[in-house]
Amino acid sequence: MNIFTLFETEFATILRSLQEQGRLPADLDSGRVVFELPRETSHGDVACNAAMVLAKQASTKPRDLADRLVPEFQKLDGVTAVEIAGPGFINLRVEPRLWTTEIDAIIEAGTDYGRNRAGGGRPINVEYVSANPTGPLHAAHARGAVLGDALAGLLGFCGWKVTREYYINDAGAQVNVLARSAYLRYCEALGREIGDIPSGLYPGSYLVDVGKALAAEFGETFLDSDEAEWLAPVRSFTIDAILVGIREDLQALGIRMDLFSSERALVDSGAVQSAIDRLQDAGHVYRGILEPPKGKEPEDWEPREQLLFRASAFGDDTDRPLQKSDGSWTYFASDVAYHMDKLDRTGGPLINIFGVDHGGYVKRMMAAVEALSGRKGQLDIQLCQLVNLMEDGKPVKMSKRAGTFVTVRDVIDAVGSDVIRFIMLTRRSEQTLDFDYARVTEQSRDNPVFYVQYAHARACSVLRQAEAQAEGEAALHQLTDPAEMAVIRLLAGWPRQVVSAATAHEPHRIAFFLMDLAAAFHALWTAGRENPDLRFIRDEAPQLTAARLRLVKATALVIRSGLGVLAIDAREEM
RNA sequence: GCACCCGUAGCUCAGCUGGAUAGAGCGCUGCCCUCCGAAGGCAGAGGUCAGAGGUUCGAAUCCUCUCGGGUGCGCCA
Repeated sequence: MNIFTLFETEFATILRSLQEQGRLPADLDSGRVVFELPRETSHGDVACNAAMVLAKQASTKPRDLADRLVPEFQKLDGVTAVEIAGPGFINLRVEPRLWTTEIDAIIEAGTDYGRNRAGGGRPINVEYVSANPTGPLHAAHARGAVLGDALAGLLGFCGWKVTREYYINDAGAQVNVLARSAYLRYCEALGREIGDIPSGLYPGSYLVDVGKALAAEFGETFLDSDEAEWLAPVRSFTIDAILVGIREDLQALGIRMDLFSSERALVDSGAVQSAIDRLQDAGHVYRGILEPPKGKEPEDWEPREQLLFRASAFGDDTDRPLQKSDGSWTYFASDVAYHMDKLDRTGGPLINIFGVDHGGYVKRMMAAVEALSGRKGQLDIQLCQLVNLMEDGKPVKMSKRAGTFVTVRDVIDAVGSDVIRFIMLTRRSEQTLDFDYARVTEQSRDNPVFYVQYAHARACSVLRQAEAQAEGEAALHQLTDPAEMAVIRLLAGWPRQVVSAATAHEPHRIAFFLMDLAAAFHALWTAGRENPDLRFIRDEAPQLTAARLRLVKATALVIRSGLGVLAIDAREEM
């Protein structure tokens, strides 16, 4: 049992007994009571806020309540001192063994240390990437891809049954543009002179190969034929070809989706109509005329009656059209249908990873999901900010129009997927991130991926060196140096970090935890350099050596576990 | 005009869902290799948490307003 959860359960018992004795009210809500590491180590091993949180409910003062709790804590096994500090913190000091037994727990659990059942096996759906199938993934997609995948991994580690899903927008006007662009390349492949690619079509050279493949597949069948004849088959062929490339890119990033959902299949199945029906039955749909947007009224604005979703009843700024004026569905309508589909088959919460450019879309999707599910909080949308690609401090030039954008593949080839995965998580998602090729491959403290992997490699190196000594009887209680305790405390905090990162849907916390742990381990390592007493291997003290090697092993395991959650390789040598 | 995001050390950023004297890295100053990996580490200087109100035992964190920066804004996807 983890030291924090240990005290949480002990506290529940204490609370109950005080209530039975009538010394505390029976209806206390102790949900906000936490046991945590004090920031200052001089404040002890574990700090508890119970007295402050419960004081008002017990209609007393924090310090008075603390006085009542202290004797109970003093009775607990392993507690050596209890003091009240500041506004009413209860600070506990414990026997070192409460910490050091954690090392055994880690070694026993291996890389499963920190794995938990918080999700209780319930289903959860994470939709990410979902890039339009009109070209290869470009660098900007990498962040959402990594964020979504790391979050999915984290939730899986916490006992959720995760579905990783990619939504293919293969039904809109843009895939027709794609088909026309590919058709041009098809003609080119059959020897036609096509000249410059007309503006409005996709110029990217990746379509040249698709054109050749089309020529191989269809021969001259569609040459000089009407668009009506070739559009659908060329479109579907081209989308498939591009998706093959996207899957390969994702795989190279270490990402494997459980499900690719097709918008077109959804629309063809009549799902849009049934989604609208459901909203209609619930009274959230009406025919009406929208106000023109304020401030920047389009030249050709005409008020038109449309089928509208009452999004404003669910927190959106305005109601949203479901049908275009020609009667066809809007993109939003099919997205409503898609989310209904996800809700129905997942039955659990949904998470979407969007790029900032879809920021304006968040409120209406939240509104739609609330209306469809009849409850709040079923959808969380994580917006991730832009990535600025840099080369030694200078922005990398990109031109989408000229087709010279940087692809995910380019970046993988340049720095490798582990680096991409880690660096993308070194900012919380709301922060823009500079991704500098030069810096992220540097082998120094500047480069967090290296720094963490180096800590792991270093630990492995020590263990290789001293395999035999590690197996002896270990005197874990002799691990008392502050540098050792710092590492142990961090290790013991890992399970808790996992849970809080998962509930907040913030995988970047895992990356920051790993950087902290690596720093503490590097510091410990170097401490042994300056003070020989602290070296891991001391031939004259085999039990201490074995204990230290177990600490080193536990550190390596937790780093490996953390990197594993992020699907990053823990290298044993650099 | 409206909405969303951001504003924390000279620079780049954390801050565990409201806790104690706000923390890292880079840069700066001064140190540590006879050594299990110096590809590291230690110490020091550096803060009006953009500003002003509010909520309470307690605010960088929650609410309101103001000021800056970014992004988006009828049926496109």
